[in-house]
Amino acid sequence: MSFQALPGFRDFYPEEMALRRHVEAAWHAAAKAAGFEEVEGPPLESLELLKAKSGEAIVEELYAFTDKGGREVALRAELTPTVGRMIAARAAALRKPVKWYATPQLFRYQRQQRGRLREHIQWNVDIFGASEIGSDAELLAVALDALRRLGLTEKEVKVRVSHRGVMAERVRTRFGADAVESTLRLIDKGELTPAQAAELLVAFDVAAIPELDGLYAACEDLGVEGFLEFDPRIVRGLAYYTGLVWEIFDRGEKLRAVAGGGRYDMLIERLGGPQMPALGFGMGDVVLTELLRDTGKLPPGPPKIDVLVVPIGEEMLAPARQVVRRLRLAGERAEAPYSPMKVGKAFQLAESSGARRVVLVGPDEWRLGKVKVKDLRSREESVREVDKL
RNA sequence: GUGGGUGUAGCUCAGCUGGUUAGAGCACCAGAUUGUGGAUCUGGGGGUCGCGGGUUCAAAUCCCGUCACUCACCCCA
Repeated sequence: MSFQALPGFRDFYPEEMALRRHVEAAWHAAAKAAGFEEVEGPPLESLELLKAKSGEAIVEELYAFTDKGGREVALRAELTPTVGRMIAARAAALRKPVKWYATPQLFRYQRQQRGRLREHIQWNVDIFGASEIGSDAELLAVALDALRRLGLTEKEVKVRVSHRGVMAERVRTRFGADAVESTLRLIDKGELTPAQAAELLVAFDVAAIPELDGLYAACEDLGVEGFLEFDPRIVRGLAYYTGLVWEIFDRGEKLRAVAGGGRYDMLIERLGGPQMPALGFGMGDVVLTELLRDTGKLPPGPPKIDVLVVPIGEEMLAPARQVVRRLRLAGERAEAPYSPMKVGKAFQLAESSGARRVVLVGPDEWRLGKVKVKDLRSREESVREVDKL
């Protein structure tokens, strides 16, 4: 009998885990640099809450079940309902604007395909209680800052931006209120007929939408206007977006969207809170990691240790442990093999561990309270007092 | 849930139209006069050929089923 991870779920071996931490580090750094605070919620939520935000149809795509207490529950497929619930509960007490971020693991019961598994880690960033255009620009700038920290520039990625509210209004005046949802969906999927597209998109540009104009200006202040690309096809699939919407893509458009976000001013009210403007985005680790791979931006594997301590002979195992202890107390990453190791082998191990120094603990030096230290780069070797490592 | 493609060693793959004990590279382990460098050389471990059934004297190879992976649809994070 052999076992493997469930379909669409991942094992993180050291290499993958290091990459994941690399990405997460950029997320945390970008969020904190812009004054966002980290939050987290439960991975399991009531089915009602998830339905309240996304509608009945979402149930088919959730890991949903009845718990032993008879509650209808589901693994979260997005963080927004949870954050909305948290905001709604303390809306009055929170100083606005509220700037929160989180890096939850999300689940969705869907057949997997490239860039889309049944589980992923998503960077979720939200601003509540701000309706000024500066908040839209800052949100976008934070997303791009994380990508910049990962080595992605205007050469690799772009932001396609539009305004769902304006598009909806335009559809309504041309085709009637009943056609809004279905038409926006067609726009999102790029399935409009040429005639429809011409009807909707003619003479439709940045200048026609004041918010877009303002967004461009504010993004210029923040140094990210070069990423922007107006694209009226971007309306986001989710019906709750009300204002500016955007998606980040790789320049070649080989992959799915790296991130997507926008303004959803009605959300908090829908979740039982007060009327409060809101905007946010999500950035998943799966597509982002693929993009880093495709563009050669994967970081080199981080060194495992700083110092390898080599016991020469069985009787040096204990002294080596003591040396390791000293080094660790001094803040160095150090380890020693559990059994004596040939020196040649030890140097090979040191190289592959990324160690910068090797400390040889041999009987001759140890008797004098000393050890031999070799710097792997300079190849310089010296005998030192154990106290002065 | 629907359709296409693919499953051979930890990884990347070879294995012609069926034919003896299934191979390579990388990785891993061990040696190359027992205290010094990612090289080289030698040797080694590791595979029920995804799984189950069928056809055949004979199946990694052909057929069916199943599972997994993958691409697309659906839908979206």
